[in-house]
Amino acid sequence: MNSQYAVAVHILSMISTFPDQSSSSDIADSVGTNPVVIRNVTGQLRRAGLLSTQRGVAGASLTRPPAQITLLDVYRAVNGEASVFRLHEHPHPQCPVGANIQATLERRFGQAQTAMEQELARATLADVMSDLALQDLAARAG
Amino acid sequence: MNSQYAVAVHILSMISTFPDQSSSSDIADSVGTNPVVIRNVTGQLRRAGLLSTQRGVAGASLTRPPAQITLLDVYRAVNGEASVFRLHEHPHPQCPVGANIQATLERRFGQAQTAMEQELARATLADVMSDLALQDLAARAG
DNA sequence: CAGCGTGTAGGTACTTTACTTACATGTTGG
DNA sequence: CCAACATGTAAGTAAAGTACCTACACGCTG
Repeated sequence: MNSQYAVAVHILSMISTFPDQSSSSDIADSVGTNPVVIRNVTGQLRRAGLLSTQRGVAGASLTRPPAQITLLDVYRAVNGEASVFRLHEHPHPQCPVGANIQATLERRFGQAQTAMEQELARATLADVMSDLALQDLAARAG
Repeated sequence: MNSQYAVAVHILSMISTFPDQSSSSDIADSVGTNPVVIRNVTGQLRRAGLLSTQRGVAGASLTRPPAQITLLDVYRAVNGEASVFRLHEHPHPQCPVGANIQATLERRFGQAQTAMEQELARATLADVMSDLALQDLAARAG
């Protein structure tokens, strides 16, 4: 998997934290990359219906409260339905193992993927915001 | 993730199904790749203690019954402790979001990864063998 | 209308993945 | 004892994926 997912969560956190200071350039400074990278990921989040932007106007805004955006929503926005597991491509169709291994792996891997996604669905952007605040507090205290 | 994991399960299934006909070349025919690929993955499975081989001698044998080899064991053999999620690398340390996002993501992503691994731990190589047999039966009947 | 911002196409460097050849090392049967 | 064969591993190549950046069309705003 690429790091777009992590960037996407970062972007949404920035928009939540600094609603009036979240141009692609502002966010890029916080993420540590180029504004174009931000605009590309923002585009995926927009197409997934998680935020809205306006061409020519700086910033973006969430389409619903952070508590109603799960980490699975964000995951789907950047990864779609793709699996984290990959199958091998040319198993031998005349071999009892080769002929059936892909269907078997697809099912077993799918169950593992589903378990992962259910866990992602349990956490929202609001939870992440809370994590960030608590960690920031701890960092300043320590 | 690369397809080594799928290949690894395929290899172990072959050794279970054809204990006396599982040279790297035999297995490569079923997997649909080069014998060297098989020997490399077999090496990882051997270093993880899942099977044993002998230099110069064709074949391999499992070190314990299929019912005692979980899909998580196989996963660890080829992927180690690596996460399926990737973080971005240069968040801004002076930004309250950038300074804490990695620790937060590491924890949340870790929980999702753990859920996935627990699901993998619930299935064994014996279960996969059973899947293969049932599917083969269905395929021949249909 | 000048300056700035977004959306997106495109190019480049780097890394990963898959595949293959080559060969050192070890075993086995005649 | 040695020819044939198997494993273990290094090394090279091609293709795909990833990250990063430049360029520019299009839209807003003072």
